[in-house]
Amino acid sequence: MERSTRQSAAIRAALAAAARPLSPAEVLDAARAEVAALGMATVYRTLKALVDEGAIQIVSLPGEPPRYESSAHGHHHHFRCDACGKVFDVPGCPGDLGDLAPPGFVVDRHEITLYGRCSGCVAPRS
Amino acid sequence: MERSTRQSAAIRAALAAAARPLSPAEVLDAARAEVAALGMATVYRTLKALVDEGAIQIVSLPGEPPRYESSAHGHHHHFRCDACGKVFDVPGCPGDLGDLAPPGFVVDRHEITLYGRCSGCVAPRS
DNA sequence: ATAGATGCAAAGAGTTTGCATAGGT
DNA sequence: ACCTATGCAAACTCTTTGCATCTAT
Repeated sequence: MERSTRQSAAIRAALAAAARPLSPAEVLDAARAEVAALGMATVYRTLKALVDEGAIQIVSLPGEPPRYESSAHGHHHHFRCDACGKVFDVPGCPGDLGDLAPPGFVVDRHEITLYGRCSGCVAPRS
Repeated sequence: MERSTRQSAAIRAALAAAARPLSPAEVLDAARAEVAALGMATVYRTLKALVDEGAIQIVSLPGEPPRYESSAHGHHHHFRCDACGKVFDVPGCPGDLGDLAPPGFVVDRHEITLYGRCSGCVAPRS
């Protein structure tokens, strides 16, 4: 059975509140605001449980630690700034991409990551 | 200076020959066909050097080890089979996705990963 | 009261680094 | 001959697991 503990509530809250995917370390930091004695192991265990039940998703980018985000944020994609390294949520979606796949392949879902420079880094940091 | 050694040649060859991204362990295996005494450290060092010089790219998918592939394969995307876990190259590309990003963001490049079932796993493995 | 969740610390897996040696130039 | 890349093994980092304790039910 699932038990509702302050720890897992804090972790869920941290992810739900974030507007961008969080790394395990960031989740730990954020959740410690509510539960000071929170341990890393609990973060990992809870994240794994949340992934299994589909409440959150893993976002993984080359050369970076995995990040987690709430599935409740809906279908969206990500943008990584090559200058500052931050990862942002991108609202749009080009739609069904099933026809890209080779014949015989069935596409259930897709992930798009854009790379470039975010508004902050594009601007002539005046 | 760059020195041409059998080891790095074997690693480059393994990546160039592969029709799909390889994990470090797979690269090691493949390259050992040519250089039996090849060490893991050399694989990592060479992969890093190749990434730095832009010859290969990292492909990273959630919950899986990083994979590397030759940049020479041209622009394409990836398909991961949820059934067998293999990652395939996908030739097509929907084109420029710059308009997906929020205003002020500059998109240089994009990555698309499709998820579903590959032809082998879709077919009633008759 | 019971059983699952937690926290600490140790164990694992994957990756990186130090240093003596082999091998390319 | 010189000097870089290699190979081995130790060091690191990130993640998972064991176990006694705590706590929600």
